[in-house]
Amino acid sequence: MTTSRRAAKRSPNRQLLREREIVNAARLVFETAGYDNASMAEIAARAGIVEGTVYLYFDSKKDLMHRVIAEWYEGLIASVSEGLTRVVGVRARLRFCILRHLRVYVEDTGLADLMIRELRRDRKFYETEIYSLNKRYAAFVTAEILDGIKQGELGPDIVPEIVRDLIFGGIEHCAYRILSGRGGLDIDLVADRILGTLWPGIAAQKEASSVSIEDRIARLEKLVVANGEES
Amino acid sequence: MTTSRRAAKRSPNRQLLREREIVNAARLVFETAGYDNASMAEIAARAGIVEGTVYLYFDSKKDLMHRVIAEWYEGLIASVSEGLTRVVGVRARLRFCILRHLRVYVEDTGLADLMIRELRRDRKFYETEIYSLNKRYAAFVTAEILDGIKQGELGPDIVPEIVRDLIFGGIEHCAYRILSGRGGLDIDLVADRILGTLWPGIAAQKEASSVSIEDRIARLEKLVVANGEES
DNA sequence: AAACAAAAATGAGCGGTCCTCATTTTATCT
DNA sequence: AGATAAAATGAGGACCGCTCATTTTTGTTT
Repeated sequence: MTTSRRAAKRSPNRQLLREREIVNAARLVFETAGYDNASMAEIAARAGIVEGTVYLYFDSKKDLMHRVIAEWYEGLIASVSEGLTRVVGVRARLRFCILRHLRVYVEDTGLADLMIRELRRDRKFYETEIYSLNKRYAAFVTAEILDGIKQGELGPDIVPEIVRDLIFGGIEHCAYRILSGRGGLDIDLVADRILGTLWPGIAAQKEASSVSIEDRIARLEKLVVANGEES
Repeated sequence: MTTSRRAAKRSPNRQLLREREIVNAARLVFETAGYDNASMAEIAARAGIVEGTVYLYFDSKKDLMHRVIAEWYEGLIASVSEGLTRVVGVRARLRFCILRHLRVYVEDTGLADLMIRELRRDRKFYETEIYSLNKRYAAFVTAEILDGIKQGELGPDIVPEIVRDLIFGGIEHCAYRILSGRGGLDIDLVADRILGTLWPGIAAQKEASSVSIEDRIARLEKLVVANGEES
């Protein structure tokens, strides 16, 4: 064995820089063109490299999109987490989550679009990193509901998962207007309406229950009639 | 001008038959493979023709999918319309709509998937025939809500569009479990939970206000006492 | 500085898609 | 049968994501 020359290792952050350039370019292209219309050629060009090079850093176009979304999602989760520290009360915190989520569609339309329309259609979405992030994000709402139940502020019988699905599904449907580019949304108004519709159904009843009140009335009225009304 | 020979016109329903064959083949392939994995070559093969021939009857792959979905959607609308004739009462009719829609995801998983994941991502979805059908379909719910408000069974302040978005969005989110192939759904249970969560928030208060109930009780109790309880 | 090897970048081209269009086949009328 | 319009064909164009043999760049050793 001859003493072979040492490997010519480059500074490691040079690779990271390239990666960054590619991800940035990809985010830009995906955001403006959507997935299908975004071509690897254009992403490469914007990163100042040639198409084949991209594949030294990412396995596939889909892989690249996952990376773009994952980075964005992590920022979003951090933002919500931070924001929630400054809100107290179940109702207010739920409203914060709703409004914050609506804001996503207004401010990050392109990426939200990518998330809904492209990422989630993957049959194996539930095995991806994005799904984990998605669960962490949705957990902000379910945790709030569970807490509300424990505090007695929400009814004991409500099912957190259903409320969560109603909230996120409802928001998403409202947001289709934005995603399709037809006009905007008064997100404060929409947040109020969504919570205004849901809250009375999930908040704990202050009074015993309307049934028992009805019973009390029925009993009393029967008695009164029996005794000869207004004696 | 020589008397030119008449055009050799074929029986018109021959074209319709071909069209039918193509649509049927397309539905089958789209349903099982999804949009991206469905190839025009396979659709043509299943219709017993060659790829180019399909383009004599349909403009594009997307056009063909639109046709498949449109036919299915029309059947669905007819089914809901017919079913509603046999249900009375706002709550029961809303529950019917919810349950029927949940059934779509169980029974027509492939097409529902196509609708959500492929059709709606078209930027020009809102100019398509499918969108009109979508509106007609969703109108079953909004009409019910409007009717409920008019009948006094639902609160006067609720916003029908928000309730509609919560319902359809919520159902859709619940149904992702089915679409992704992970287990099924107890749709009766889910329907009950969705309505159970929403209804208390949108139903009109039976009594004018709890104060008046208290008043009624107070008056009655006073009377009863005055008359000597349990005489 | 020169030799050298590993790492990084290249770009031609492969296999696949939807779709077009000049050509051929089929069906109908005189 | 012969003519002609309608219907069907299938080779190939344009474009895509992706691969890989080749070339260029970079850092280390002598």
